[in-house]
Amino acid sequence: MTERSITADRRRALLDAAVRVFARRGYHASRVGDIAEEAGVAHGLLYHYFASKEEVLETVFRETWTELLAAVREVEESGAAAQEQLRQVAAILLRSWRRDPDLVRVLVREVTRGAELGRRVQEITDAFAAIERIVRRGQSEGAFRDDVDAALASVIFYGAIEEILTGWVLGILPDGDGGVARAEQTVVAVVGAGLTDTRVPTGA
Amino acid sequence: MTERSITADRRRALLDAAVRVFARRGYHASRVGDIAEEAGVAHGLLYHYFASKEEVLETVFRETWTELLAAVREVEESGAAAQEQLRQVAAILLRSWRRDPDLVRVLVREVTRGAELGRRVQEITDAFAAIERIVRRGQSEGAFRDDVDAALASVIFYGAIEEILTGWVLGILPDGDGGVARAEQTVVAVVGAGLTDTRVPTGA
Amino acid sequence: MTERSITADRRRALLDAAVRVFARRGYHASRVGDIAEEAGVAHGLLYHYFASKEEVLETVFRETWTELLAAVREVEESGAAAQEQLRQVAAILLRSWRRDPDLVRVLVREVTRGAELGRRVQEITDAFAAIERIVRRGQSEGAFRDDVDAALASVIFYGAIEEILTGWVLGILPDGDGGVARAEQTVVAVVGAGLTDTRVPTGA
Amino acid sequence: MTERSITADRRRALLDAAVRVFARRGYHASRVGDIAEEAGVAHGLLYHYFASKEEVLETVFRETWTELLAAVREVEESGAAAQEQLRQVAAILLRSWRRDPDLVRVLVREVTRGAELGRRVQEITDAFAAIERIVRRGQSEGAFRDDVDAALASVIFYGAIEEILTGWVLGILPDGDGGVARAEQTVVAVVGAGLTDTRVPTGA
DNA sequence: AATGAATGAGTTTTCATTCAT
DNA sequence: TATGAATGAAAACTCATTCAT
Repeated sequence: MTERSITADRRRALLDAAVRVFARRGYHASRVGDIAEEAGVAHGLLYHYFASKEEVLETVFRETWTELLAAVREVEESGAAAQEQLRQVAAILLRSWRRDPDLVRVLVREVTRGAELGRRVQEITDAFAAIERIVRRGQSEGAFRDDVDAALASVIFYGAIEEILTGWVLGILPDGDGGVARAEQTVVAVVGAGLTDTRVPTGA
Repeated sequence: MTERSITADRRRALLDAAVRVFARRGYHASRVGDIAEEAGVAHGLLYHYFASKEEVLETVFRETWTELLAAVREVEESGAAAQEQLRQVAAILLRSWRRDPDLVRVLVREVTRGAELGRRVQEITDAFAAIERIVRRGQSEGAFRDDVDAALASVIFYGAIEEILTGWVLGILPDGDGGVARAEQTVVAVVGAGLTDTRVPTGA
Repeated sequence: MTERSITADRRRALLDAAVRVFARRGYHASRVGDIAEEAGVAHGLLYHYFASKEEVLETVFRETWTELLAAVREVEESGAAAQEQLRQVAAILLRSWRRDPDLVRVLVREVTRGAELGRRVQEITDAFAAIERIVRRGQSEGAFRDDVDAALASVIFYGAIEEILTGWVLGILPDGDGGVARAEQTVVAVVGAGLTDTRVPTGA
Repeated sequence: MTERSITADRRRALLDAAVRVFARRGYHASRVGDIAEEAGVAHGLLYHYFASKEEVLETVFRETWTELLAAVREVEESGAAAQEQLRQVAAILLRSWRRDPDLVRVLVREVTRGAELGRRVQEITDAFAAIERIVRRGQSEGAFRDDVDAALASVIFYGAIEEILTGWVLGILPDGDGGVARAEQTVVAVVGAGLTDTRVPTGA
């Protein structure tokens, strides 16, 4: 058990160190040696746990995304109103900034917008799909206007959130407690309201 | 003059080649030699026109954004309604996809690097500011609700557009003529409507 | 005793595994881990029995040559005619191919590494010396012409045999039962006859 | 022309340096940097002329064998008696030792690798074939006994020569002028005589 | 302007060997 | 004995950049 947890520790230490180093210098400028040094181990050890520097980044991405997706799915199955579900999804994504800024820094800078994308499309697509399903349900329940394409709407919603995260990463948007809360409200207010079917009261 | 235009041609050829090569392999994986080969010149020549490979990318960014910015400014000064101006800005940005997919590919994939360059590409920041001004004017004119932060709203608006472009780059969103037109309408419909002050009719 | 034989087994297993692995990938491309895996033990264990990877190869060489040399010496002391002794030496060396192709593969492919070390030269020199003594005896007994240098003759004889083995290793010479038998006959026929003093019948 | 010859010089300098370095430390122990240093150039330059360290060795092999092969072919077409042709082939191969000991050192020590390269260095195989043809012609003309396999005979002949070269490389065979001359005579005396059809006079 | 030979800093990765358990 | 996590030396190779021509 001790051995196993030491192993787990090392791997975890390497992953955490990688996030910090990637956040600080960017993936490409980060050397494997930097990660190892940050983790306090010899660089060779990294290759015990990961096949390459690339795989380290991929692992960070996959593990994080898996978690986020699980949370989003939970929201999806919560039975709440579509509008409320979108709010919760926004909260999950936006609050991750305060929880682990370095991780968001890496995600935003290297993964989502990163050049080596391509393969990771699947995970992103999954997130879009979940949001899309929420939108679609909102439409079928009459809460959302059905004259907008749900797929496009989910892309817009997600893009808005990602750009806010990017704003925080770049330091061009206030990210204090109030800033995060306001961002959350604003995304829902703007995109949510934009999706809301307002023709009903007028048509009545 | 002939010489000057030959010079201009070479520079332009290198820049165009760089866009194609960056689009194909990404900035980091692209070698200076690849760009030169694509342009049909010796790689040493690249250093007559640019100080470094990095400067080539920076130039692509700057030139593109300068152009986009000019177009956005024109819209801003057109005197049209804020809502209509946003529609036009969305049109400018989204239609660039059909005009030059490789360029958009590079812009979208390497934004992070553009971010690294930070304000070196002042033009990007300027474009943001222009959008924000439009939103702000819309608010002061009573067309847009003023309970949302204009800076946040512009980030949301821009993020929505960028994510749609990303969707096209990744091939997960339809990008035919119809696709582009619908994307344009949808962004304005959702974000525009979301920004619209709907309390007026109710309040009346 | 049980422990001792288990030890012997492990050591032997490692040695045998090394021969297979070296034969497959060559000494340099073979990793210590490959050998251990082939032997079914942890790679650390190899260092209980051998000081280094190099020593493993050396041991394979030494053990094999010790055995071959003993066989050659036995022939040497058999009292048979020189010509017949050469035939038997050829048989010993050539038949080793069918007995253990992997071993011959390693011996043939890595001999030159012996040169790098210089130490292994001794064993080869010993083999040459034995053959040389047989030739010399043949000469003094009048069976072999004495106008050829015995040392050179032994090198020629051995070189012929080694090249045949090489031919089999490379797959450019037939190595079925018949092939081996024919090779044996041919070496003796050619080199043996070449050494034979044919002046006697003419001189008579 | 100047440029071309400078280029040629650099390439040649690298190749010559490689032979010296490989001869001194062996292929594997030689670092690319050693070769470059020996040639007096930066190591990066080696990669302008060769794709890899391996290709350098391959080139040494190929160029040498191309030359040797040409010489052997000339002998083959000389019209001389088969026996005499073998003598000349032996002379060509054995005299290369005095001409360029380092080159022979490399050729002999790294044969294995040459073998690994297998048919990539087609020239080696071709040289073998040439010897075989000489033997076969000797047989059809009645000069050589036809009860030995020509392919085997050529292997034996070549093996004898290679082992003599090895003897010189290892320093266990005298390699003065006299040594080389005697080696030449002895190979022909032994293998040549061994191939000679001596049954004719008896059969008469 | 144009070329491409030449440079050399820089980095990932491999893998033999060690050693705590 | 036996394991395999941990170490770190070592080296090939890349490629942006320079510069003589």
